[in-house]
This record gives sequence, C-alpha cells and structure tokens, in this order.
Amino acid sequence: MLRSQLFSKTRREDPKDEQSKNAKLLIRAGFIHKELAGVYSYLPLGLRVLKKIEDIIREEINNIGGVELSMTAFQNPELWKKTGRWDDEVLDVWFKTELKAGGEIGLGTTHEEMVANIMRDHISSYKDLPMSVYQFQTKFRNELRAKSGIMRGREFLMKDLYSFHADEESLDDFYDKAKGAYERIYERCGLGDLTYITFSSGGTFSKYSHEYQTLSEAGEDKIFVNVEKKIAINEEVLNDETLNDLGIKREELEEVKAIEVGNIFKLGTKFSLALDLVYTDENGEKKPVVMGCYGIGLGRVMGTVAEVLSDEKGLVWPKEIAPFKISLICLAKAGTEAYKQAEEVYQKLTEMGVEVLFDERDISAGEKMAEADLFGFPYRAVISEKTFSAGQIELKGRQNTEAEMLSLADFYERMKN
RNA sequence: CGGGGCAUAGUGUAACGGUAACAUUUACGAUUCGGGUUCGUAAGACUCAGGGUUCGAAUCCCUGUGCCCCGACCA
Repeated sequence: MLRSQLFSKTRREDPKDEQSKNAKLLIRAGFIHKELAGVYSYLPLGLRVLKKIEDIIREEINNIGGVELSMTAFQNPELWKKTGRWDDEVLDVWFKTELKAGGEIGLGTTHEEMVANIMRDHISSYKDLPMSVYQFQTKFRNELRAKSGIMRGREFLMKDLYSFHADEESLDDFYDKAKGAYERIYERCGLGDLTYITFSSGGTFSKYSHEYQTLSEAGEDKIFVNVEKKIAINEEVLNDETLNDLGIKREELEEVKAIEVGNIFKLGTKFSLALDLVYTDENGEKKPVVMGCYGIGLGRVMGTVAEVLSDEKGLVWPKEIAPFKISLICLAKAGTEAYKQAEEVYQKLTEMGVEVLFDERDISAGEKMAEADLFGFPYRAVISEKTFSAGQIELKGRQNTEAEMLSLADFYERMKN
C-alpha cells in the first residue's frame, strides 16, 4: 500500500484521555479511534492486526476440529431465563433494550445459551458427538468501568468456541487439544514467552478452569507463577489444596500481575440440562450433552501485544500479526533514478506477496523514520541517493539498532521468508 | 456502584475574576534533503452543557454530561 493512500495520521503527543500504554500508542499511531469509554473503532492498520490474529486463531481452531459459524448478537430473553442469567443480579453486564413491537431483547455477552439451543436441532444421537463450533463475534458488555484501552471494552471481538460431548472423557480429550491450540495461538501472536496457563476456579462441574495469563504490569489479575514449570495459579484458588494438586510449594511461586488473554472452561451439563440439550446413547437412553467453552478476546490480545512488546519509540509487532511486514522509505526526490528504483522495489515486493507500506511522500527523512518506528512493522528498508549510488538497499529490523546494507538480490531473498 | 481527578483551536498545554496565549497541526512561500529541518505569512476557539454570583467569569458556586484513575465487579 502507498502511504499516501493510507488516510490515517500519526500524532506526536499522547491523547489526553488515555492512560494505558496500549491505547496511547495505538491512537498515536492511528490504529484505532476512540468513540466512547471502552468503545473503539479500528482503523486500517489496527484492523489488519485484528484480522491477522483472527486468521491465526481460525487456523489453529480448525486444526483441532472446530467448525465456524456465526450467531446473532441479539439474544432471546426466554433462553436466558431458563438458565437464570437474564437477571441483572446474576449477569450484571447486560445491554438490554425494548423492542418497538413490545418485549425485550439483549445484546450478547457470551453465547452458551444460544449455541446450546441451536444444537438442540442438530444433536440427537451419540453419533453426532463429539463436535465443536466457534465464531468470531462482537460481544457487548455493559461494564461498570471500562478501562485499560482496548483491553476491557464494552464492545469487543471475541472468538468463542463451544464443544459438545457424550461424556466427560471425550470433553477431557478435546480440552487438552484446546490447550495445545491456545499455546500455539499465543506463541504465534508473539506472547508465548510471557503467557502462562493459569489454574482458576472451575465452577460446579470441574475443579479448575484455565486462563491464559500474559505477564504485564498493566494486567488486572494477580497470579502466582512458577517460571520453571511454566504454570501459574490465580489468586482466587491459591490454597493448600491447589498447591497439593499441582505439586507445587508456595515458596516456588512468585506473585505478579497479568492480563487474561483467554480462558477455557468445562461447562459440563449445566447448560444442556437447563436448555434440554440431550442425545440418545448406544442403549437408547437420553443423556445430557457435556459441554466445554473456550474464549479469546482478539482486541485484548492486540492490546496486550502493544503493552508488552512496544518500546520507547513505538509499537513492535511480531511477524505474524504485523499490519505490514515492512516499511519501505524513499528519501530521494520524485523523478530521480533512486526514486524510480524505490518504485520498482515496491512493485517487486508486492508481486512477491510481501506486505509493504511504501512511504513515497515528500516529507522529511526524520518524519518518515519516526513514523516507521511508531508503526512498528518488523522491517524498515530505506532507499536514498546514498544507497542507490552504492548499488544497495538498507534494511533494519525494528528491534535492531544497526541497519545493514544489502544488494537488491540479497534483500529480496531476505524478504522471501 | 463508592471514592478521587480532569474538561480551553484537529492534537497537547498556558492564561491573578479584567483583550483567550504557546507548541504542534493545516494552507501558502522559501530553506533543507538520512531522525518529526529551519524561517516567514495565514487559518484554526460561543473555553463540555445548563443555570447562578459579579460592572466583568475559561477562572468562583450549583446541576448535568463526558473522560481518566483507585476500589468493587468481571458470567
């Protein structure tokens, strides 16, 4: 893409109405636009990141057998009354509104009720199980206090996966697969090293649920980590029993703050009993379907990456989720041979399928450099009179301090992977 | 929902109760051409909304709204 086609502008100064690092940087870099507290629009660069995170998740969830669908945001109160969760006392983040024709409707905060109800039409036999479905869908939560930029919004995109099983063993099996998928997802999003599977409270059906927690001072959760074993325990279940279950001593744990970037939960038969989601087993007996649910907030993942990987110059995106792979900066005047070369390089990279943002504007070098740093794509290439006359091109990794001079052939080679 | 803070050009900040200023931004003209270059000219504000006090309010008081932070909450 040509920089001049990308309408978004960068700012020198932090927005006054944001405190969190992720929001400051993402707004300054023109990735997002704030509408209200906890409500953000995604501009082209931010959308690209979000889409890439979505692609990664889709790929990994497909790999464990998830099948994508899309449910509505509008929720039928009758369904929620069956599980007791229509009540604001039970679920306090509802957005509810009146229908003009009469009656009430809610905006979805999560979709257990809806998905279980849909599956009543499609699950009738043990032969239909196990199976799992997921969606990327906008959730609405009327948070008493939105905060931390895009990490705790009132409207946000979430991947929610639900699995359906004949028995607990089958659920356990899928649950483990989900763990594997989640690990790969965070790894690919660049959060692998800092993200810990964390034991959390499990509800009535299972002793524990699991959260994926990324270590960060910006986090809202307090967890206790064991770095060597790469696991952690949420504050809420830190007790002798848990320590015993995990074979960990209290002294081996370190208290840190973390951001919950995902969670997986065994629901058991809680929803299937309430909503009458049953199947017939081999013996002709009706049994409730055993369920699991697995969520990831995409905006929160994006915000977390902005929080933990950025530096004083700006954002730093891991390869797989960067909006562009490379900033191509031309410092030569339009019409010069060097400028023509830059155009050719842009053309060639595009043909190669390399995502490149070509800054061809007639502005100062410093401005282009500063902006490239703020954007935080993995690479920055510079073409100038200097590099042109040397028959080379300058390449620098976002996190490297030194740039290197390469021949065009070597440069293209490097861009291939 | 309890507590605290803030609200002034597009953005970020000034202004004792007395003519709303500076930087940035934008436009134009020079200058420069490898780190937000430099200089000039111009544009840009009913000071969040509503009420009150006062000769006079961005400034003081009340109400509301919005935003930020701490806490609570987080299915």
